Amino acid sequence: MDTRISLLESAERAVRERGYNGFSYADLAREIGIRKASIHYHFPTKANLGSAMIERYSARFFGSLADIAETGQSAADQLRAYIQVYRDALATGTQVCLCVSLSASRDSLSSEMLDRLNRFHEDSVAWLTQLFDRAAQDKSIANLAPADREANAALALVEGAQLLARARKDVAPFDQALATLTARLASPPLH
Amino acid sequence: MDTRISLLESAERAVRERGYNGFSYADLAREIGIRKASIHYHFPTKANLGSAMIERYSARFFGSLADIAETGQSAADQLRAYIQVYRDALATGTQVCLCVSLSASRDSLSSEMLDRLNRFHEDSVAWLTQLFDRAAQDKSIANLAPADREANAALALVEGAQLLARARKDVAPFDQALATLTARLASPPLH
DNA sequence: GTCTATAGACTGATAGAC
DNA sequence: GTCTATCAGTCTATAGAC
Repeated sequence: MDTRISLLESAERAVRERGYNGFSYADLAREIGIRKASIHYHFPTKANLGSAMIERYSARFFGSLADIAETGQSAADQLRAYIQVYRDALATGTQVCLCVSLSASRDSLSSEMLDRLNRFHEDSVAWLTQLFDRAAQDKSIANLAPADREANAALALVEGAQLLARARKDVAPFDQALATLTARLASPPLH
Repeated sequence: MDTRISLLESAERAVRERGYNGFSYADLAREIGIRKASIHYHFPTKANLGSAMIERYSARFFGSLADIAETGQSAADQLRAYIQVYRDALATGTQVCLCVSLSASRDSLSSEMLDRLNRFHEDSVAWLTQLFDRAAQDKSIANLAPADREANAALALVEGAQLLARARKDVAPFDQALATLTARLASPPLH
């Protein structure tokens, strides 16, 4: 297989489970079956690896959001899909969104990683603001505040809910924390 | 001064700024001006220090909440005070609530620290549930969902908002994320 | 691309003098 | 209670053979 990809996958899981300071080149080497010195061929420094990791994660994440937007569903259905992305990312309560994890260990990040992290949050708020603008038109979400406020609140809510679920190692706290928001969404799809 | 207290204060700030894996005995020793070996006299292991740190933090935190409850203010005013506790904890965007930080590095904690962390979240939800029960009676908060849902959502919101503020090193994202909740609170006090 | 070997710094922790 | 000295282990990173 592609060693570079394996390294990125392994590192991402580690960060999402244990934080940026919670994994080492030795861990990665053990997991994918090469020597730790070999990792430096692919990523000279840990900061290089970290940057590539956020870049890859962001591309995947915002690709999913683009797919959701392209469906042309109601704002309520799109928000449901957005919440599901965060719920899926929890796995069984063992992992959080990469950027939730990195936010907590901010002071250990390189400036390039920080830039990418900030862009992730900016792009998230922008995507959500568009969603809530749409909601103001299609009326599929109840009790609407201004779109930018709703966007910031929704982002904080899903990230905070992931944190609670992570602490318990269980998805239930995530669902409980999101219940007030999902209750405002019109006409849920059949399951 | 009391070395033990100095150590706890120094360690707490470090964890809230850089995460549990982001500080060492060497850091503490440098900061309070003793040798790192001396720290082991007060706290034999890092897990001992960690446990004492959460215990001390929780006592202080829930002491503040008890003070808020005793004022007999409306639910809205009490929630405003609760939010202010989290906002103050941010300092200038450099620190998060100890338990926000610890949740992110869950896998590095001793079982005793995990127990204390879980109790912190349980007690928080319990306190907030009582607050929203009161709100159902005094009608000081608009658009009320069931109290336990509101409690879980409010906790996730303040913790997630801290995370966003921490990433930016700025309190503004915190205020933005909380705006939808504070907008539901009746009759704000004069400033 | 991957390896062995190694550097230099740091980790939490211990023994024993004062 | 705090110190010096030291331990065994870890960390990221580099040099150079294959």
